[in-house]
Amino acid sequence: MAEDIRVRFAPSPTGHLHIGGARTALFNYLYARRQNGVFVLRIEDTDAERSTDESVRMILQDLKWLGLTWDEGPEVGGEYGPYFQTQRLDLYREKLEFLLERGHAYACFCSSETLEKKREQAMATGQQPKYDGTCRNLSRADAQARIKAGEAYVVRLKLPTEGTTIIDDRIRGKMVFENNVLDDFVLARTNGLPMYNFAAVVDDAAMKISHVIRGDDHISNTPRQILLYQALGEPLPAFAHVPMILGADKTRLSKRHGATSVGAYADEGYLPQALTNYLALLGWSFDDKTTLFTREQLIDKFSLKKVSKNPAVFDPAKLQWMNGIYIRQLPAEEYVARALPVLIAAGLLPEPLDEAARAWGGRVALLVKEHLKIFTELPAHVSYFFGETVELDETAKEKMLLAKERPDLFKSLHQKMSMLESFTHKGLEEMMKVLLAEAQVKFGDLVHPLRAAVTGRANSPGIFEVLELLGKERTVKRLAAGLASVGITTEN
RNA sequence: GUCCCCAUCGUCUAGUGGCCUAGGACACUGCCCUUUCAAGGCGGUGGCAUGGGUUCGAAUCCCAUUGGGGACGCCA
Repeated sequence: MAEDIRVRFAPSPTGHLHIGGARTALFNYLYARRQNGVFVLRIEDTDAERSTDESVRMILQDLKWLGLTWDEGPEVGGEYGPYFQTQRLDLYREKLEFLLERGHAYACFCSSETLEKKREQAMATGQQPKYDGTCRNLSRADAQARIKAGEAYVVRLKLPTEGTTIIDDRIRGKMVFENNVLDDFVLARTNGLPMYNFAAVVDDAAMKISHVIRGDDHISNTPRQILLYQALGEPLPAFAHVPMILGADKTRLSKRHGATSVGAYADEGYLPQALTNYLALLGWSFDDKTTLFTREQLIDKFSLKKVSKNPAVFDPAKLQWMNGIYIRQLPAEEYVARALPVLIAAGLLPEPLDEAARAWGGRVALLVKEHLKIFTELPAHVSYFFGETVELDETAKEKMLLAKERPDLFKSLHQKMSMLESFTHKGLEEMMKVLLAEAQVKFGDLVHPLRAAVTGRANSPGIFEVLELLGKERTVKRLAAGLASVGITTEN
């Protein structure tokens, strides 16, 4: 590798890991792996009010859940650490001094109230709400004096008033900004803490980030950042702005659109490989055919050139379909390992689990493996396996009615079942075959009412598997109850 | 309001001037398979926002319009 590829994901710990953030992290991760580069995780916690340790914990956990392991960052360290911005304050102070000394930055004493008022006024009158430069031309001496006198101030970057700044984006090509539409933005707050644009640039430079891959909501920050790199005398990284992820109404994805945190999807029983695959396809594609990718394939195929420019609408239905695919691909043991806790949580299986319950629960879960799209729907699929009796739903009641046409057949079925020695798939099937031949009826005529009586619904996995797992006692009891509900009485 | 970005089926997208009477996937839907439901197989509905150019030839290039999104913080 001629060039050292270093990318970073830099979340602010002000909440959980968002779907959009996860996609950005994924693209960075894939790019780093593909290019044999380094994936850095940096926590941008300079907003003292909103940053929380709990958020840091959740974000790290969700990244790990997705398998997006970072090479440098929290917990693993690295030679460019520390990786929390609040632990890098000395660096920002140093750079601030550097800019101040060179006249690239200046102290501003305008109060936030005044600025807020001006901004509102500008917006209202259709003006551009940019800083008006009140303190821009204060002499350094005056400024020093006011600072000494204890006046509160922020530090702003002094931007050129003419000329243009060009972003040469890896995904979008060249974007041109007139410098005069930019304003002297704040580098450091009154309390001395750096602002986003400043800390991000200082760190990206210090951490030798070669490619800044981030959401396109950052495009308008980029010219400011470029000017800042120049003021700092630092080389520019390559920029790649990936399109945003929108909700169904085409506005920025937010809570209004349902679950938007990675953690919520994890809790709902989505598989990390499914979410990863789905997210990869939001704004990126490989060709005109392939939709399913293993992690290795994603790493192998990923390229910034194939990232699209237009925003993508998040489609929960497609994610769900994809999750179903991955569930079906799960090896049986792994599937069972995921299924049992769900059944326990639903109160269907006891905690702790004894060997028998574990084995039986696993077999029950396996029966509906092909039917599941998400693990949270598992309990609903298998609820009739638990408890002694079942209540028939409407569709089941309808099917049950069919039994009235051949009461004798079902009485006979009931009797044979209660006397059946080997209550297994094979034993049951053989017994029924004989019964059907004797009565001269089709299997369908028998199976629908039977299924209804035993499961309480009109559909289920294969009836023999269901009966075998349910066991003779409950099957016979439920069949009798079902028949009784349509007026067919059974002896014994 | 100002600046920036974007524009192919409902959604995700393939497509970089002729291979496109536009391909795939989800969703919807018909049929097959079948003990039901899924799954699977085979079909179907559905799209190049509009108007101008450029060209022998435009989904593909240019311009305008329209539409959508984003940014304009002592948030990130």
